[in-house]
Amino acid sequence: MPRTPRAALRPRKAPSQARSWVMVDTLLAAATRVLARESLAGFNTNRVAEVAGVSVGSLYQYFPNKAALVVALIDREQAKLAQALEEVVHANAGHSLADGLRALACLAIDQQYRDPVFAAALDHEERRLPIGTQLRQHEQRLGAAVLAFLQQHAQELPPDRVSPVVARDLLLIARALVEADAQEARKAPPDLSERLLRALSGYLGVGQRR
Amino acid sequence: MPRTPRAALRPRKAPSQARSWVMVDTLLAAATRVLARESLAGFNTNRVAEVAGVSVGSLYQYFPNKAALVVALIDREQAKLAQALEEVVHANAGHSLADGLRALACLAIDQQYRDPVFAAALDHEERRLPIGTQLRQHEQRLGAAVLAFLQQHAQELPPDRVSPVVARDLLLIARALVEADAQEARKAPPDLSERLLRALSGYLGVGQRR
Amino acid sequence: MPRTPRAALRPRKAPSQARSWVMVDTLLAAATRVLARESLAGFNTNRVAEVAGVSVGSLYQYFPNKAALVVALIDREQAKLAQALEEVVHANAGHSLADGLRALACLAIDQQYRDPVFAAALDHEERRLPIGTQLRQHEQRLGAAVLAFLQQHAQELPPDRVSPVVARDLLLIARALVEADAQEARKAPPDLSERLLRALSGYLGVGQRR
Amino acid sequence: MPRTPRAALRPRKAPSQARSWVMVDTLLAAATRVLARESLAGFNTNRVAEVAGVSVGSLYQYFPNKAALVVALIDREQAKLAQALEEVVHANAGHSLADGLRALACLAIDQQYRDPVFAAALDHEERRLPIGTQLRQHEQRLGAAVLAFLQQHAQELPPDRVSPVVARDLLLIARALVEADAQEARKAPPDLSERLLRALSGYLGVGQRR
DNA sequence: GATGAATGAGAGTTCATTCAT
DNA sequence: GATGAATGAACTCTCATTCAT
Repeated sequence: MPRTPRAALRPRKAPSQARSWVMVDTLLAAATRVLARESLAGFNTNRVAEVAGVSVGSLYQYFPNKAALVVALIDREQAKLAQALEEVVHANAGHSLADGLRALACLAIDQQYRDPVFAAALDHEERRLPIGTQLRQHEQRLGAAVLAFLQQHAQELPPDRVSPVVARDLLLIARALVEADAQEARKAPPDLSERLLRALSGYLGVGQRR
Repeated sequence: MPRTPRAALRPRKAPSQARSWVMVDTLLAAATRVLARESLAGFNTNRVAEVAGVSVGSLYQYFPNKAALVVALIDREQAKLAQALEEVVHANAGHSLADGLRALACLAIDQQYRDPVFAAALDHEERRLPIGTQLRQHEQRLGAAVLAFLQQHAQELPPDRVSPVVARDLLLIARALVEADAQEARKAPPDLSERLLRALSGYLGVGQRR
Repeated sequence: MPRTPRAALRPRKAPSQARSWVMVDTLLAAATRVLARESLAGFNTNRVAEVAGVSVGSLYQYFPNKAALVVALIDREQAKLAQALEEVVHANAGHSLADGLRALACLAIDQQYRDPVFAAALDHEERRLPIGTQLRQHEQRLGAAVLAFLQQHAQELPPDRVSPVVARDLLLIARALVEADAQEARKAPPDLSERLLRALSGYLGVGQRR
Repeated sequence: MPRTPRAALRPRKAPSQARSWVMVDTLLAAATRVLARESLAGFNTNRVAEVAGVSVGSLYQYFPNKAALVVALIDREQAKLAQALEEVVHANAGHSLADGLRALACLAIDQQYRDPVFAAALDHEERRLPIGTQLRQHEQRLGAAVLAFLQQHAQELPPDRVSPVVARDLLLIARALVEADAQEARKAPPDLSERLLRALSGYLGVGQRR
């Protein structure tokens, strides 16, 4: 993937017709499968098109280059995650802080273990991409959801633990722990949830002290 | 980098002569420079050999393929880190837990910020590599150093916080937080140290509660 | 542009309805603009159709292939030029040979400098095209106009300077000199007209001898 | 051929070893043959490499891109021409102006008719290339040779006909007339030499007046 | 007739790896 | 052991052309 001008990372056109959305969907699904099966090594535009049962040309009709395809993939995945996160936060509105954290931990684990290879590959690509793209918007959204959660429990938290930076750190921690375990075994070890919870509540200063 | 048989990842030979070690060193130094200056995009065996002032053929005399070179690079870097870590742990033998954690945090930050591009690229490659290589040995060693540190302060910690898994989690958390910040700015933000400390001591259950 | 059978270079049909002529006109105008703005690099059928505000399919309704479009473009441009030339010749019917040559030189210069990129691109394509197409008809017509001019001044000219070959040579010389200058600067150098005149009258044997 | 940075047009390395020169030679010879046989349509790097009996990779070892190959081709051809021109000028040092012009005309004709397709293709490409490359140096050299010729006969010429611009115009005229004829028949028409001479001496103001 | 999504051959270029010298 | 020219599979991307709607 050669250096790509920033502007070129967004999809070529917002497909207005139904058929177009199907195409985009097909391509992203194919890209997902390729990434899941063959990791980044086998991920190339020809292969994606082939798996999608479509010609390369069609791929380039919707994505100006390979990077844009990857961005769209990440974008979509992060949108899904953000939505799930927002729902969890909303669903736990009345519950205790502990329950909320537990729900968040579950979400993080589910998300990563549903397809570890795919999730890991996306994370990698995400890091490689230039900062300042729309991808950061989704991170903002993820952060905002977590921040909303923190604010729900503001009275139970030290005041300096209710901030965007804290929200971001929680997301980073969760991702790091889950991803590392996910790379070692297909099923989450039984203590992962426990450890993740410990890390999150510890950072928030609500851990059980000795 | 096409799929490489696992066995092929180790250096072609343990060079027994002094001259050979010089060669390996030169190559790894060149690889480091290439990675630091041109990131993964410009990292290829021909370029590394060129920068090393050596022929590609020579490179392949010591590394059976590109992956092996990368592995050696990571290996070496982790060895350095492990050594630094062990020294820090040893140097802090008599000090307080808080001081020890602070020292560890500093080490993590220094390590990543000394050359962010290089560090990020290596992390990237490390994750891509097949598991089960000798790289895990160094992770073991890193883990062991942290574990030793935990054991030094066993009485101040909850008993279940003195274990290899905990050590590994601490390393993961540190790396995640520092790496994320390092990708956004060339200098560490002033609060990074604080937040990292909070995450580590929080996970250990020694954070200051409200 | 893959090898195209000679027969395929003429427009698909002589559009008999008014609407069709509008279409052809729109397409040629669009082609002209694309060629002028983006040179040969950006000249492709999809782009032309887009600029024309028409679907590619429609383009192929009127031109069997890209080459035919180019031919039509050149054809039209040469027709314009031929007409202009004929008018100049006619307008200078009573004037002196020197005045006539001056007028011809002006025409050549104007023609090329009005839109250098476009003119150069067309010349380029014209040369690439297989010989023997209807394009030669226009060259005939251009030649005929110049020949008519020569005949008007037959008595002032050496007898062997009144022939189709001479006419063609004059056109070639004019084009070569003007095109070369046009490629170097956006505005004609002040001496171009002078030099061109010298070349033309020199070839005709009516130059001022030392 | 996508837009190429100016600097990238020169050969990748000045091959210092004998083997390298052989390679460059082989490649240029192959390029010449491809251009002569299949014109610009079939001229692509893979084909050139194939005809050279060499892998594409080798081609790119010596030419950073396709454009550089073309430039080298033109460069070489112009160098040959320049040398031939200089020799002709030198050889005619003592002779009359008319004889000198005749010799120059012969040279122009020979040059273009030796391989019309190839010569035409090169001329086309040359025009397309960005100005300001080393190619202009050869044009300078060609111009200088003609200028030297003019200076030899300065006393027989109007004073304003001894200048670089005049030299350039003579070259342009010669090229235009010969190229046009060369495109129409494999053998030069018997009157070409005559017409060319008339054009050149006419421009110089030494034509036989009626 | 018009549309424009889809096609896919083909072009330019890279780079891990080999092997004759 | 060292060299580095040579290799060629693989990859990204373009664009002339078709055809179902």
